Amino acid sequence: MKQNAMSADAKLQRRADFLAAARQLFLQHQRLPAVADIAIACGLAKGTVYRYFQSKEQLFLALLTADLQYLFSELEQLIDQLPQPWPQAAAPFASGYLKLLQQSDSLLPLLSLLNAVLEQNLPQQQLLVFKQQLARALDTLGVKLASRFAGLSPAKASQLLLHSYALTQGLYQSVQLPEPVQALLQQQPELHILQRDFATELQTAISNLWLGAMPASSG
Amino acid sequence: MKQNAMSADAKLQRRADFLAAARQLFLQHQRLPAVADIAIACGLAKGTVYRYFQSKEQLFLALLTADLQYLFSELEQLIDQLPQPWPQAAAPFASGYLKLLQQSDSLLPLLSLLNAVLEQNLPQQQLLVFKQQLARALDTLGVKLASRFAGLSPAKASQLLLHSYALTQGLYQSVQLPEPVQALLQQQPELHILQRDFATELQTAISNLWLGAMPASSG
Amino acid sequence: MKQNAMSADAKLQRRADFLAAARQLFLQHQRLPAVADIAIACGLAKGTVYRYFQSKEQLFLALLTADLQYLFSELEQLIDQLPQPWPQAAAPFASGYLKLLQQSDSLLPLLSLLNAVLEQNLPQQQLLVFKQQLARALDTLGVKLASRFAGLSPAKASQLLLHSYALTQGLYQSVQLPEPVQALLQQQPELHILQRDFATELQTAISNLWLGAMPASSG
Amino acid sequence: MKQNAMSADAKLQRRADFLAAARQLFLQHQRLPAVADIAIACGLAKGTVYRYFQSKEQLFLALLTADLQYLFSELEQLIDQLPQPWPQAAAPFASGYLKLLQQSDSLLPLLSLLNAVLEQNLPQQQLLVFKQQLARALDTLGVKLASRFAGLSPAKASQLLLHSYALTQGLYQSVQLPEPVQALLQQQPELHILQRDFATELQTAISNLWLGAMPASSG
DNA sequence: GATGAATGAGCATTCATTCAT
DNA sequence: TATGAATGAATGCTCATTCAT
Repeated sequence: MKQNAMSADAKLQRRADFLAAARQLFLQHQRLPAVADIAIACGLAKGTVYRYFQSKEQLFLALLTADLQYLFSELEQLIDQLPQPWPQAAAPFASGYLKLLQQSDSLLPLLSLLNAVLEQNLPQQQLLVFKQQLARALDTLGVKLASRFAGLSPAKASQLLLHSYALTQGLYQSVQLPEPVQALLQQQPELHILQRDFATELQTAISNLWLGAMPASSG
Repeated sequence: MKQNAMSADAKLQRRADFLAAARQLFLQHQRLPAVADIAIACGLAKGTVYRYFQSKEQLFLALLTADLQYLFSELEQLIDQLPQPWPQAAAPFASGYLKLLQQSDSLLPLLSLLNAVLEQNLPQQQLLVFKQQLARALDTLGVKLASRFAGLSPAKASQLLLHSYALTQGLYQSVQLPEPVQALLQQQPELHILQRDFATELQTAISNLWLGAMPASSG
Repeated sequence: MKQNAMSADAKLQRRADFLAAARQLFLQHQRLPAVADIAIACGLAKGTVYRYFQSKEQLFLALLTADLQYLFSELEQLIDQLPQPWPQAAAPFASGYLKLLQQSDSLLPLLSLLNAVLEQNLPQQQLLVFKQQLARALDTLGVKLASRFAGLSPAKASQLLLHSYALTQGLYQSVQLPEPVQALLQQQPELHILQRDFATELQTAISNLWLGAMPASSG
Repeated sequence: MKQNAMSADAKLQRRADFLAAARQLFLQHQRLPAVADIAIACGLAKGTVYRYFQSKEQLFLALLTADLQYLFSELEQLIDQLPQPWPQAAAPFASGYLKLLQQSDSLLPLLSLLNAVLEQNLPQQQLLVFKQQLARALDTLGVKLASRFAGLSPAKASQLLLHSYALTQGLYQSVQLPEPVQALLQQQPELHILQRDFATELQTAISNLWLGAMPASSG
């Protein structure tokens, strides 16, 4: 099917279609799908994907970026609604943050692949842009967070957010097990030691991190 | 070179040689080296590697395990020497922990590959064993840590150690940039925002996490 | 060389090219050639072979299938021309059949590999399809054969054809010697005992089988 | 375990042990077992196998030879007991022959591998010896057979036996399906066309072959 | 006689990407 | 714009066999 001049909207729509198909396939197969399969899922041909994305990794980086942008925009609102003073804010942030994370089922799995897989195959330039966006978003959020809590400098605040982000990523990778392994666990009670729940752990860890970041008397 | 029955020691030595070569090549090329290259680096043939390791991934899991075992054994001593009360312990732990991490240059890079690469190609059973060892080590350390600080239960302590471990992993992946990208950064001052130093961040983050894990008045 | 949409004909032609190259290399080297060599022989790249065949074994199964299909289609005509009554048919069938067999130099060698090599590496489903095609072809021929000879039921006829097919296969494997071994034989007269000629033996054996399958008075 | 001078008997026993283990493993796994596994099954080391057999193929050729020798020795007796005249002999031979074949479960599977696998890896000389033994055995049996039936020359008789042997081999390969495929068949009634029974077919085919080999009035 | 450490040839297969049409 | 035919790099692993001890 050949077409002439698509509208900008139509292009964006197609791009979005590819992203949606890619996400779905990624979640289904628990691994990066083949480009051909993404195209097929959209009823288009392999080559067409490359008219919208420079590479497969780029496509998934775009997916991750979208997930993160949504997360950060929601975080703005969450931060606006945090109770004060500071010690009262930690637990609500932790649980609100967890809820936001859970709104995308691809965010954390993709993040796990970022270093090991995506970074290996991405041009430096694009990686840099991604990292920069991330850093800026954290800075922006940091400013907002600092503005709500006296005694918290913007620098400290964005640092805290960076640490929270890192903790999230690391905890997911440490605690989350491949599905088939999880199934195994349920049949082997002696392995209860491995039964850590990401949601529980994350809330506790984030809470503690926040509490520790500023003396109880501040804020 | 054909040889007759090797002593157990000689076998362990050969195994260690392969591991050392594998580590070196991994660090050099920033990716998992080919099995043939590991063998060549030891002056042996490809097939010989498979007399000591069931698969390439298994070899690297062994490398990671060794790194972690060393880390955990050293952590025991670090914990034994932590000053009291609790709030005084956080910063020393953070800096001591960082020093231990820095004793292996392969630990953190390998850990980054664990989820994305190694887990994908490892039999479930072996992955499970690894995870179990890790969980047990954290539990053991937790018991020791709890025994030094009144008010800290063993369960809380090992949870804190798990979170510290996760934070380490996540921070490394968030902050560490590929070497060539780091070089780029130095020439572009406007990207200072990306200039986070893993060592600095880790100490701050771990300190905060620990401080937040137990009220200042406890311990 | 990149090309755009090929016509169905062009695709079939390319597929046929691969098959022809595969056959030639197989006969030359008396063993299954490497896929790369098949591709090279066609001036194309390895990966291209996999656009036309799911696997190497599948390719050779296709080759064998083609040989058999040709054989069976020719057999239809041979059967149509068999003299009557039955006892007069055996020898003409045997010699006609032999001539048909000799029209493909790859049929019998490939058949020798079917059980030992191809079946081991073929998905059950595909093996089943092949066996089914074979059984159907024998049944169809059986019906035709029975229709020409009163006293021969279709079931008996297709059974006889199956036995003839089996005899062919077994005789080829029993009598045919690897070329270098044949050369040896010619220099060692004392080994005359091994000098059986496939063509001669097959005709005799098939004739006898057919004669024995129906009493002389019938047909 | 190192030993000095074994008795000739002990050597033969060990050789027989290897053969027995090889047969068992071959039947278990439906493929040629690894030499190491054969050795382990005998409680010995890999290298030891090579003190008794020049190669793996040689070992299995020995196994096949033993099976065939037993078969041929029993066939002598069967032939001695065949009823006369000739037409009365065919069916009893067929059924007696089938029973003999069924006394070894490795004979026919090994025979299937002979051309495709064993011959490829056997020195010409050894292959020649095997073939010669086979031919001699058939000749010897032919003489015996001819002596019982007037009108049957020794040459004709051994030819008939060769054809019977070939028919056996070919029929086994044509009709026998891999076990998992057989299981499939039982669930798919529409594939009844593939449900040929080797025993039944063989008796019919051999009978017919014999009947056709000599006019009813002879013998 | 027995061992077992070392060897190393050999190869199918995937799939991201290109580019002529 | 879309296509889809062609590409080809990249590599883990097995296992029969040897031979120094």
